[in-house]
Amino acid sequence: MPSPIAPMPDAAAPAGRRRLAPQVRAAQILDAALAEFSEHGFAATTMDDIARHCGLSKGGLYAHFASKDEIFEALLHRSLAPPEWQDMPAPPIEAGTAAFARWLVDRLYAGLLERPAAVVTLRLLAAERGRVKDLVELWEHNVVRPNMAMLGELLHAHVAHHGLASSVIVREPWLVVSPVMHALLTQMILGRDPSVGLERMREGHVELLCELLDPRAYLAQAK
Amino acid sequence: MPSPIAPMPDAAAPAGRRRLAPQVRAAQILDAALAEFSEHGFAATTMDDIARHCGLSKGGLYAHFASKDEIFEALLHRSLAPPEWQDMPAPPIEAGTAAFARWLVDRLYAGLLERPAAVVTLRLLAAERGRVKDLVELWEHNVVRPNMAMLGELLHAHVAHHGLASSVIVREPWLVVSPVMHALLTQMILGRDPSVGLERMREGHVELLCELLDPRAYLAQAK
Amino acid sequence: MPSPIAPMPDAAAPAGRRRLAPQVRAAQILDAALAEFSEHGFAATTMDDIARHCGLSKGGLYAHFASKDEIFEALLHRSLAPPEWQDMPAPPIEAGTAAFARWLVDRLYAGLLERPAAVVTLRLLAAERGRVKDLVELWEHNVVRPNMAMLGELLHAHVAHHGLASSVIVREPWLVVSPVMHALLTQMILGRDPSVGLERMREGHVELLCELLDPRAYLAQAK
Amino acid sequence: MPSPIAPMPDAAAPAGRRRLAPQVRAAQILDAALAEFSEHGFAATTMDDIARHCGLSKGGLYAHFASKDEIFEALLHRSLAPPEWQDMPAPPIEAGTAAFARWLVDRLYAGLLERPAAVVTLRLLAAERGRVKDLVELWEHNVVRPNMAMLGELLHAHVAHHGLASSVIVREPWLVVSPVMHALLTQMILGRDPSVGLERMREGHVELLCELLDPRAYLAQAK
DNA sequence: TATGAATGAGGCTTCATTCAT
DNA sequence: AATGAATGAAGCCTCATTCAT
Repeated sequence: MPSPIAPMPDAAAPAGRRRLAPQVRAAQILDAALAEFSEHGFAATTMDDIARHCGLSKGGLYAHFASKDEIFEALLHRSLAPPEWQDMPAPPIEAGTAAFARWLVDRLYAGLLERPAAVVTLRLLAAERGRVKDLVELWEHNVVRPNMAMLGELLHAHVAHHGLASSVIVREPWLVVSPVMHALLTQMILGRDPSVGLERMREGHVELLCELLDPRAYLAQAK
Repeated sequence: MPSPIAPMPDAAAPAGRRRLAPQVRAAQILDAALAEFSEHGFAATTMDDIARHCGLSKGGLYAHFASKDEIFEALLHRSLAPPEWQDMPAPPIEAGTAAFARWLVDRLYAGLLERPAAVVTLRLLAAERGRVKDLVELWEHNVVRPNMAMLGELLHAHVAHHGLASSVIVREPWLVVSPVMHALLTQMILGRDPSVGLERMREGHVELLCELLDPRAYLAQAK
Repeated sequence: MPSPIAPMPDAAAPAGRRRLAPQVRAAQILDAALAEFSEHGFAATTMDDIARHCGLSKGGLYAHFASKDEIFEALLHRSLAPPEWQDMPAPPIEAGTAAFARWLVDRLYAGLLERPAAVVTLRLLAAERGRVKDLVELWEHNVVRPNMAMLGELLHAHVAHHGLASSVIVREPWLVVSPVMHALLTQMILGRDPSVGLERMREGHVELLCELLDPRAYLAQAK
Repeated sequence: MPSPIAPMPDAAAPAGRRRLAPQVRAAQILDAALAEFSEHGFAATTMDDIARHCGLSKGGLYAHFASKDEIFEALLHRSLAPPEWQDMPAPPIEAGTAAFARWLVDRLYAGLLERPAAVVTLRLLAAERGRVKDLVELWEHNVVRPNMAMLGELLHAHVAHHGLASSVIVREPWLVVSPVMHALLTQMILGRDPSVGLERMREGHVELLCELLDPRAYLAQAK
């Protein structure tokens, strides 16, 4: 009988061997599935691939998931969980436009481009859209739209607080995200960073926001 | 009992029947393959699906393509052929910034969002990237980059011709394309137009370019 | 309606059912393959034939062999293993020529003609030579030639021990084997014993050797 | 309308091109079929292989043979036609045993080993025995046995004419053929001459016959 | 829980044969 | 006579899933 104190899941076990705690095993399986699905796609990934990837036998998977489809759905449920937009640094509302723009871009990069699972999951969603239409709609409605609305509010607050002219990006905050989406799409298709270079894209992105949020400052400096 | 009148050979047979010219048949097969691949993905599409879709027997496909992979490659070769950036209306260099911006956005939408094959092909590229890495690299190098360079020149010409302040988008013309990429990615994943609506995205995109290319005019109007 | 008495687990199941030890199953498969290949040839034998022959499903074969070709090679490896020339009765070096000749012929018949697998394997080798050239060369070098050399030594020992005139068959021991090869070839092509009859061929073979090894005795007796 | 004088079939046409005389084409097809069948076996040879080998298209074959099986049967009918044992040099009945033995061996080699089609046909017979049992039986009865009987008569005549002791090979003339069968079998399986070398086998064969037909002379010489 | 032999459905590909040209 | 696109029936092999161990 195990101690009432949960035994530490021992996340750093040398290699997943026999009889791990079910949650640990399940997580390992999902990790393996994400890697394999994103490498070969859902249909071209075999249960053996996944099993081998996490040091299990084919049959062993069925002790944790009832089918390949179930693995896929569990995987997306985990990957599409709303990001922790909360535990990010507070928006520097007092700071200048440049700092605000950089903060915004940093948030977007941290949440979308610097998490490898993000590109991989997006590729999966694109490839297997037919298989998970409902889940995607749910995600769009519960995660994507609220985040976009929140972004709009942030922009509005900044503009109002600093008495700036209201740019189109305040009404259409998705425009703020577009450059990151562009980078994501490129990575999805090229499988590598865009030729321009992520760092340069990031700087361009910041500059873009500055020009849009405070064109007067930009014109003054450009003189 | 057949009519004594010999039945007319039925010159207008309902569908392409036996013994079409090879190029015609091959094109039909690629059309069918594009439709099926984009609906189910490469691995989940069967040769039977493709054959049925173009009114051929499964084995008949092999008179034109040696394998499913070969169909896939031929399909991408055809889909990734450089677009006819040439036969588009000439850029209205004399016109104002608004007309120029609209012209740009129209071009991008016509070339990328309003051709159904474009979204479908991009989704295929993302899903089956591993299968066609080389082809994708070639396309990026021979088609994507030159187009981006050309876009940069157009922007530079406009700014120079009208004596405008040089925005970041002149140096980083990919920023001009980002909103379209954003829409593309959304379509790839949602399988439908973004919630915002394509028309509104288009207008926002035009406004964005106007603000960036001629901030003075924007500020004057916003006053 | 099942008997209330639990049906005995039927320890003597009619045929090897589920989950045999891999080596046992593999041997069964090779047995089945030998029978089927020799009946129809390699190309005309289907995996279903083999599977049915050993009470397995088609797919089950692939748990033990990766392909039809691999079954074929494993089969030949097993069939071409060097025979146990060792555990045969010792050569009667003291006995007379007649006994020696009969002993030789018995050995050859036992090793080549009275093992059904031998004819079958030879026919396979002839039919599918292109598929297994290397294996055949190895076999010729490692099995056939050493045996022929050993045969030469036996003949030499007999002749020397009994002070007989040295026949050409001492220098060319393959001549001793020729009648058996003749019978083998006939069986390979006719699929049955030669018209002359194996028993008569055997006796003729013994007589031939006697005439050659001890012509003096033969002449004396023939007088 | 062709001249009543048969146009010379032009056996040395550069390459079988369109519209040859049917018999010429048919012969070409059989030649091609023999080569391909013997290289890959019946089942593994495709109609395309045969067609390509004789410069025809797949469909073209069907203008001359109704099916693959029909080609196979026509091929064997041609290959198993009785050899021209007649037009060989007359047996040197007056000559000595050595000359007679050499003559015999020469006949056997000329008829069986030095005709490449012979080995090839035998291999086909062994491989596809099930397909042509009846034909093989007919051949054995009408060609093989009569030849063996004739061989027996030749041996008897020689022995009687020279007053030699009657060896077992007079009663069992198939023993005379065995060394050649041995060589044939080796070639069928190795696809090349035996390691011993055909020339040496031939000389051994001659010596063997001399020892058997005239042991007295052999003993005298060996003294 | 875990293993891996076994199943059975289904996919890709081949190929003898047909037939419009 | 000849061509080659087309058909349709197999055949090899894969793989999700089951189950005895």
